[in-house]
Amino acid sequence: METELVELKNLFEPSFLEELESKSKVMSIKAGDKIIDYGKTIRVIPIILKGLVKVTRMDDEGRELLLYYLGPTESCAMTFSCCMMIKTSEVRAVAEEDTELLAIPVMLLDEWMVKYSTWKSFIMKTVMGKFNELLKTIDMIAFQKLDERLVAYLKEKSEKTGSSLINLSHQQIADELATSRVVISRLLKKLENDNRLLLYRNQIKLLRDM
DNA sequence: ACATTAAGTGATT
DNA sequence: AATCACTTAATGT
Repeated sequence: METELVELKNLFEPSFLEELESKSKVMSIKAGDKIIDYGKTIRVIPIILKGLVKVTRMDDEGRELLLYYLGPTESCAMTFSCCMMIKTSEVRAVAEEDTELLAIPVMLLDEWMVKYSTWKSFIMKTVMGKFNELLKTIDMIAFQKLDERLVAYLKEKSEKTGSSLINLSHQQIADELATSRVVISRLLKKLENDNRLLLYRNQIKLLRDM
C-alpha cells in the first residue's frame, strides 16, 4: 500500500495520511469491471491510485455518453454530491485498465472536511476541475460540430493512455460520442485524407500534433 | 473455404 | 448528421 500512496503524499499532511491509510482500504479492479452503476447507493468515495476509469451517463435513448476519465490521484466529483444527499448514482463507472483505488467510507467525508484543510481543498479542487471539464464537454455538444468533438476525444484518449495508437473500433467510438458508426467512419476517413491519422482495423494511429 | 465482424460509400431524409 | 442498403476488406474457424 505504501508504494501506491506515494503520489498522495504530496497532497496531504502526514497526520492526515495516517488516518487516511488506517480508515480506508485499497481495492483492485480488473479492466472492464464496473465500479458503480446507475441507481446504486454510494458507500465509498474512490480516489484512483493507478489505472484509468471511464465515467458515463445514459441519455434518454439509452445510449451511453462519455462524461470524463479519471486518472491517478483523481476522484469522482459526482460521488461527492451523490453521497452528501444520500442519493443513488446518476453515472456509471467502468475500469478501462486494471485499476487500484482507495475506498473511503462516506461517513468520514464530512468529518475530514472540517478537520483537515488539505482534504477540503482537495475536494474543492476535484469538484471544480471536473465541473469545468463537464462545462467544456457540454458546450462541445451544444456548439461544436461532431468532427471537432471526435478530434478532442481522440486527443484525450491518446493523452490518457500515453500512446498515439488507439485500439478502438469505429463502433465503439460512435457509442461513446452517442452517434452512429457510419458518421464516425466518414469523419475518420476525412481526417485520414488530411494526413492527421492512419486507419487500421480496430486501431487508429494519430499523427504528429493533430 | 466459409462465416463473421469491421469499415467504406452512395443515396435519401 | 442520421439511417438504410449494400459493398469490400480483415479476421476467425
